[in-house]
Amino acid sequence: MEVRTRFAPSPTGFMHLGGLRTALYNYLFARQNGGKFILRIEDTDQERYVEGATEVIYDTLRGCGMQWDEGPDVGGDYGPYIQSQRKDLYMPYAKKLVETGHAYYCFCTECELKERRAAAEAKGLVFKYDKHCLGLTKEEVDRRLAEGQPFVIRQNAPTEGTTSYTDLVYGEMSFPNDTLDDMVLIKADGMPTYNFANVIDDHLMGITHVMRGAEYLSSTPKYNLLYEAFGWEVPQYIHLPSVMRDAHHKLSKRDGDAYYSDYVDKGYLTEALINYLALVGWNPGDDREFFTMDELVQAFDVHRLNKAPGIFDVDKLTWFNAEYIRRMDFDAYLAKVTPWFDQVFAGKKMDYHRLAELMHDRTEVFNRVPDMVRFLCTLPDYEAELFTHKKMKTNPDVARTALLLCQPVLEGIAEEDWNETELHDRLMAAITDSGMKNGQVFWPLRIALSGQASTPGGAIEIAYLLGKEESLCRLQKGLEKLA
RNA sequence: GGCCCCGUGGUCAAGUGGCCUAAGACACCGCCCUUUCACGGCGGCUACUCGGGUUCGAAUCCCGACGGGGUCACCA
Repeated sequence: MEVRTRFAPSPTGFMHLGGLRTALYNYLFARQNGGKFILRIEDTDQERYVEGATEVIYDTLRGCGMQWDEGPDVGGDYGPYIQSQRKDLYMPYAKKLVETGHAYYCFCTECELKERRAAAEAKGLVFKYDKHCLGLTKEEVDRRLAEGQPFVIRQNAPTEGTTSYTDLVYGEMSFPNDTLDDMVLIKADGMPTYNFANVIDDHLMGITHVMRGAEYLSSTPKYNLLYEAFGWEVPQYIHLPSVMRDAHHKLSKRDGDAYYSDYVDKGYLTEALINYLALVGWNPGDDREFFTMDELVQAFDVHRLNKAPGIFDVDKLTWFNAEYIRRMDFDAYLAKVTPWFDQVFAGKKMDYHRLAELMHDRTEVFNRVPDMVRFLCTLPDYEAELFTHKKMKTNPDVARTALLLCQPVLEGIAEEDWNETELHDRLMAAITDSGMKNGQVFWPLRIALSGQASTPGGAIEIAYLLGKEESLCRLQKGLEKLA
């Protein structure tokens, strides 16, 4: 039988990282089994409609390299793939369930329910719908329906026995039926609830493997009861451990760490994000860490999925990102880093190409680039103590001597000869003649030129990037600090 | 609180009864390389939640405790 998986996000306008990982696993599983990956939009909550939200889903998935085989925009034999467009399809199924006694009309208002819930909680009890309306006679129900009273349709869950299923990662799951609530299947607005639409659609769309977050583990028995009531085959379940920010919190909107776009905006590469995300909750069983999408398709194995929640470690992601950046073609890197350079150098003269060469393997996340190169634009305020460096054997006196040594050398280089080779050769020659150590000259020079302890590139590269005039000016300022 | 799940270093994790005096990676620390930083190389730190069993033998199996997470909506 052909494997069919699905990703069924609700259009909120953002792609949650946990959701993205769910999509990824669904995609990988479908691909590696030569099956189909289906995209379905779950927008049964009309109050939550967000403009442009489906485009966010499309763009993210495509941007990450996960092309769906069937979905709203690409079509397929099981459409429509947007739940609100399937609206009329659910009611008949619900009515069928009412006929067979697996569901019933309920006229309790939200307000009444709220009161009963509050009363139960006041007594320290868990509120569970008490099947109040199950006792209504057929005539009573018909009368109220005829009167046009608002209603919902509820599942009639058994109160005795247990419901069990096998999850491919969590194994045997068993739940006492008396803990199952009679969930609403059709809402008062006529729309199905997520719970109901999900079951109907998964069946109608021929989904064979349902992969979703572990938060559905305990509502799954209620879905199974529905499948059984219809006489439908229950799909294979593959519940995924959740992705956490730390031991106590899930990734959340509040902290700006939950959405795909948060990371892209910061300058994380999609490939790095996907690669790392794949590894939270799953591992290939060997020491490999770097995977292309195709390699993931090959390596992915449901049986190597973990059960325990995983913490999303931004440090590790950052390391992956830095590695991916280092592996980029130089031209690709240059193109990618240019807008970040622009934030600092807009309208100013700067050799982006050379700067990019220096920054390429020092870039961990693109949004850190501006701060790293800003000193080239404006000399930071710095303390004269910076000139003293034990290992380089420098102190204020040495530094002053070094700068005094460099000054005429730099002055002696013609504007048109201002390049790194010339700078290097002349500086080295002067250092050799002076009998000083390289570090004793280069350290103070670099401090004077940059005003900071660490920089991308050394004194020569910085002098080149700064140009003759600016270099000499900064050198002079250094001498003043040392006076 | 009821129900369900989970529990190896700070984090991701390998491990499915003897190969475990417990791998690898990130982070951290030290050294080397070096005109700084980074890269790279080398080395180090840190873990089987606890208590009972079962067994010749347990990180691995069972029970309990503790800890953590999830779920209990006319949200998805």
